[in-house]
Amino acid sequence: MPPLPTRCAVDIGQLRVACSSCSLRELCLPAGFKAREMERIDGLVDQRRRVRKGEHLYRAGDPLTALYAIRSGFMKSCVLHEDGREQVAGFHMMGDLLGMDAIGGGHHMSDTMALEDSEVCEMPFTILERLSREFPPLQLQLHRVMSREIVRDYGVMLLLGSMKAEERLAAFLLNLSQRFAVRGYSPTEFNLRMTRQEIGSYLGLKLETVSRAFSSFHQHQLVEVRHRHVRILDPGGLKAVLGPVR
Amino acid sequence: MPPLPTRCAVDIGQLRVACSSCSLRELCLPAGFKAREMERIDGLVDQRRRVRKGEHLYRAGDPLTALYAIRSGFMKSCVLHEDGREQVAGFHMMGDLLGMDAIGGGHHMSDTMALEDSEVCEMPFTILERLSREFPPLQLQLHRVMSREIVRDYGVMLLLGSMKAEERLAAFLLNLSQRFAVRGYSPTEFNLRMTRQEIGSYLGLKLETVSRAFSSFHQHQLVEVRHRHVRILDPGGLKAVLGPVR
DNA sequence: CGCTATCTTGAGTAGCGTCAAGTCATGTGG
DNA sequence: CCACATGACTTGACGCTACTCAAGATAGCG
Repeated sequence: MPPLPTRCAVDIGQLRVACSSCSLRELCLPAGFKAREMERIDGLVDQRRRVRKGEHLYRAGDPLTALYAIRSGFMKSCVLHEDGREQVAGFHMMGDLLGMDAIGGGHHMSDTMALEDSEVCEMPFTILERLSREFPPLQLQLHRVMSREIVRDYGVMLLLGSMKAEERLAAFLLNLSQRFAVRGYSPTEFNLRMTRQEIGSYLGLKLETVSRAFSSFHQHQLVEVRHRHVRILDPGGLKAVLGPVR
Repeated sequence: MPPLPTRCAVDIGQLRVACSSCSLRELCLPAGFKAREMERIDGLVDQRRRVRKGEHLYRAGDPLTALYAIRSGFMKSCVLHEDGREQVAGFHMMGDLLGMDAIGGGHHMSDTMALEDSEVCEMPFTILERLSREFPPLQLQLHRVMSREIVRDYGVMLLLGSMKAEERLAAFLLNLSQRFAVRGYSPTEFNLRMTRQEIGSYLGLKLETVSRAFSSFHQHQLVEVRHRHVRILDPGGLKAVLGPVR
């Protein structure tokens, strides 16, 4: 996805980028920091890293070195079963924090791959730990982000465990829509960065079922879909698919 | 479940209990603490709290006050959909840490209920935050526990998204078995604390399907099931249900 | 000892998966 | 710039898994 316009001029060529002047600051670090604290936090982002479409940010088994904040682009995380079965565990866009699955055992437990050319801020975990001890607001923020990831996972479990195919896809579209809206993009019109196969994997469905659900929404005038371009025509109707009004 | 024998004598009548002399220490606080540090950590557990079977430890919407470590007993967590749909998000036993879903928004996002009379250690979150700043090993431990919860959730997503009914039940039984083993109980013979309905809710299945899967395992001599008593006869066979040998 | 919640089992069905054929985009090389 | 190849997507027909509905058995609790 195209980067949001930056508020302050940022030297794009430089690897080190100041968090204090980052347009994503409010997504990454919404807690209240004083100016002096912000200066220290600027030192947290070691470097930026480009990940081209199809490349991995990290793979399951890689040792934990850093957490990553997405600056631009779009990614997916996959968990793998021993027998080769793979499932998409999440889709990530700018402002999302990645890599927290590795803190527990020191190694990543999932693969994360760019679905389009992306850029991430690399935050060495040891520095993050130290800074979060020195700045309680940063500590709180880290805890919040991890906690929200847990809550997000609960939502996915609910989706996978108790929804029918069309309900799952409606929930997925509404979630995407809401996340785009928060980031200043249109909540009703966007391009999907993932294949039907990947959507299906995330939703616990086969790609044909995803395709049929899209067609059904199209027929009922809820969305306009042409391949990866989606326009939500009737957000209320989509919500009604989720929870039939009662 | 019956509490493990305590290594050091503990005044059961007292509300305050020293972590340093707790038999669950290795589950709760496996990081290396010095004796002087342990003393401070003892002050972390504000009080113990009894939760009788059927009572809630907390409900969705309750403000975050503390995290909880299970000392004895057995619990379930449920997430609720707006429309009333409910799903079991996890089963918890002694040594498990609960309540991390509330850190993100300051309020619990799930219900947690005792499935048998239980006892938990209450750790006020503000104290936990402060101590974890002072003791890096405690900070690391908190991060680890949260990260493991995220990884656990990934496992559940994989289960719900890509396994058939019998595979799900086999994975469930093997997971229970392993957790009992870690705690010093028999990995092959135990009593289920939850109903078929609750197992089904956790696994994304109806209770009848769970019952049929149990019967099928029984027929194939994999387990012996009589209501809530389970004996695993052929652990290898159960694993084979999961991932047909290849 | 009887009531109620829980569990098992059966029969029929709906929803999703599987397999297959065909259309449509994207991108690559001539 | 076009032709072709490849991957992505749609749609149909059919089958199987798990759900629904129902009846009966069993255990736990007062």
